Amino acid sequence: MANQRPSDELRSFRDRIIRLEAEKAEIADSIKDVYAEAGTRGYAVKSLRLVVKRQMEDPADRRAREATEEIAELYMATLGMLGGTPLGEAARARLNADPKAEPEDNSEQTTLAPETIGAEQIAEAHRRGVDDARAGKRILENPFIAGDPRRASWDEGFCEASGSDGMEIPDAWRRPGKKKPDEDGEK
Amino acid sequence: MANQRPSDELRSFRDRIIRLEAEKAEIADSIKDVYAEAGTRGYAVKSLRLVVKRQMEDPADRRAREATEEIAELYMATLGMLGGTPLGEAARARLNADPKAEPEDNSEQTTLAPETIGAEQIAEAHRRGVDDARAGKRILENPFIAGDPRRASWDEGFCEASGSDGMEIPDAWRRPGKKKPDEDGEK
Amino acid sequence: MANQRPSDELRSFRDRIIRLEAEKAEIADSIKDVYAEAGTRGYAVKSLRLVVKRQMEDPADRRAREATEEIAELYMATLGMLGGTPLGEAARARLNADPKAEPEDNSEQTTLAPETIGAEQIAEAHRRGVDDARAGKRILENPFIAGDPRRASWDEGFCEASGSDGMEIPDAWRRPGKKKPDEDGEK
Amino acid sequence: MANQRPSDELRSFRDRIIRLEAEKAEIADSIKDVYAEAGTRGYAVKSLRLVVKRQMEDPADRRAREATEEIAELYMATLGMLGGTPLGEAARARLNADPKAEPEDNSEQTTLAPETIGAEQIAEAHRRGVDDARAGKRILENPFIAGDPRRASWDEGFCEASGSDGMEIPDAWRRPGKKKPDEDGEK
DNA sequence: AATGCTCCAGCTGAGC
DNA sequence: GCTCAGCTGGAGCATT
Repeated sequence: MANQRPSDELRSFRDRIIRLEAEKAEIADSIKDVYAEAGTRGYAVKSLRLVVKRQMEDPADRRAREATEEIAELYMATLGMLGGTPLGEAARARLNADPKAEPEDNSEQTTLAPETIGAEQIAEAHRRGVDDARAGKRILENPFIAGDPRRASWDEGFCEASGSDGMEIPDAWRRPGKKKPDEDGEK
Repeated sequence: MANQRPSDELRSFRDRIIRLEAEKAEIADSIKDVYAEAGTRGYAVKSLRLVVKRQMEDPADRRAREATEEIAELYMATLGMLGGTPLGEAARARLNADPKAEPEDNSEQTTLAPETIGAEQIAEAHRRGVDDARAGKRILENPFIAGDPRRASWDEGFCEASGSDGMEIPDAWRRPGKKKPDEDGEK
Repeated sequence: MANQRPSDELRSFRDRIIRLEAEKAEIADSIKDVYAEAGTRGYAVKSLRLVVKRQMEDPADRRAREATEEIAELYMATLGMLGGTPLGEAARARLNADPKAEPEDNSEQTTLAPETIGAEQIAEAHRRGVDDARAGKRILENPFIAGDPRRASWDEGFCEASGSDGMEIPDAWRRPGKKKPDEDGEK
Repeated sequence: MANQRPSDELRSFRDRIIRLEAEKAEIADSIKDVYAEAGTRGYAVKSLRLVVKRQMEDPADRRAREATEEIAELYMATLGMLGGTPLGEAARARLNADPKAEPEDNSEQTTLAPETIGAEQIAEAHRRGVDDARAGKRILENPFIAGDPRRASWDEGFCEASGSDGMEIPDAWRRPGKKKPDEDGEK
């Protein structure tokens, strides 16, 4: 490994790399085989890929990704793009983080027989979200339970109103601070 | 455009492409500028990118993506990877789609003062999810409301039990059928 | 490996893949290390990457790549983009393949003292290339030797004339036929 | 453009970007169409892509790419990977740049009837390249003309010998110095 | 500011 | 013929 003639050293570099590349390609093939086998057994391969990706991401990456997605949810809520999916709990927490935290009280959640919920009820929930936001309520006080289609609509109304209040961007909308790169651990 | 000498035709192809590439690069620059401006104004650029991507995807793509994500959620629930996030409503609906649909009844949802929920309560919710699944209950009957940390734990228990029941892969786990290619309309 | 509960099978797939991905990442790191070491020793890393790529490509890929590059050379010659680099031998051979092959005779190659070659000589070589092409000479009969700047210029002239002759695309310009997929050898 | 409500500003950013993305996609389609048309007319699309890429690269990129390729050629020559393609003129010049430049003299180039060149002649040329390098000749003094298969073999021999001479990496093998960033001038 | 890595999207080639 | 997965190239992002 020490001093040697350049041509030999160069050849050595080339051959070491090619050897390693061959090993890498073999493993990549194995991975492909496993996915193919899972597909044959009836599993949803794309979903499995997603599961693998989630399991492999380290905590810092996970937090960063989640923050990005939560903020995107807030943006989409504000723009009326929720499409029936209410805000996730994490996004709620983010939006709620701004003011001084108060104990939450969802006690007065409204329930309605599912069959009576139509477009009008959805629109009404939206208006109520706007009003509640203006009245100083908090996002956690959404009166509609999970599974109720009005829940997302109220969220949209609430977020629209929140984004229209002042001239300033809400803190919850801002780019999250940088994560520490830190941890290293080579063998 | 008609018959011409090959060398002229070739030059024409080259120059048309280069012209178009220049226009494309200019627009790509503009896009980058807009993102940069949004960043300067305090918006979370990555989240904004996500919003744009969602808004641009056509309905078929959206459905395919959502199906992939829902199934991945089921997989993760089964494997205990939920990490505190309960199943989304769409994933619940998917898992529930298998058996004959029955009217849901969440009436007996349990509420507990937040401060009394510790690790033991979480574990208990998990066990209860397992039991409820074995007892033939349905995923929609999760007794814990949105925002309750036990909700995700019950989901995990339920899904674990569901995936352990038989020798066969649940239908909800299978690769979703092909989407219609449909709409086309170029000049 | 045989029948097992779906949740266990799913977990097994996930874990096998993650294991393999970890091995792959380790090897990828090793490769990166080798390149870094070569860089430290003074080698040109990008060039080394190119060498590795060439060494790893299988014969069919190599032939396909070379064909693509040769045709691109002919196109560039025709469009006056050679930039001082004369056609490679392989590109010459391709262009020459069309007519009935005749024994070549480069005997009358012209040599000129380097210092007397200026812009005018280059332009003259170009004109001579055009004339020679029209006179039915062949690309192999380029009168200027390797290293002579007029060699590329004559090539350009020749190719321009060749591409202007008729209404039809020369055979040498056409997409090469498909390669056989052939050889396979899995474990 | 000035102060406005955050929700409107956000919507504006989103919509501006989507508008621009749509334009970009349209142009990308046009480009694809042009390539497809060229393919239909009989041109080699991949080669055409290469021509476009070359035409679009700015001078600094071009120089960097050529330097990388030239050094890779030297490496490949040293490792016996030339595969019948002799060194290009630029690579020769690079290898020759080290010592004090002397006027070149190719006067004694050897010509041999093509039919008499077999494996033995090739091997002999290789040996001769080794000897010539050791004798202090220069790469420009390759006695075989372009088109002669022995030319590449002599180059390989010469480079092998050059890389085996000492303990030090030849200057021509080293990473080229940084390019000037230079030219900028966007509106 | 420049470089290198990582990710993603778009293109290419195979397969039903 | 169309879809689909693999892959290459480019773009963003973090780093020095």
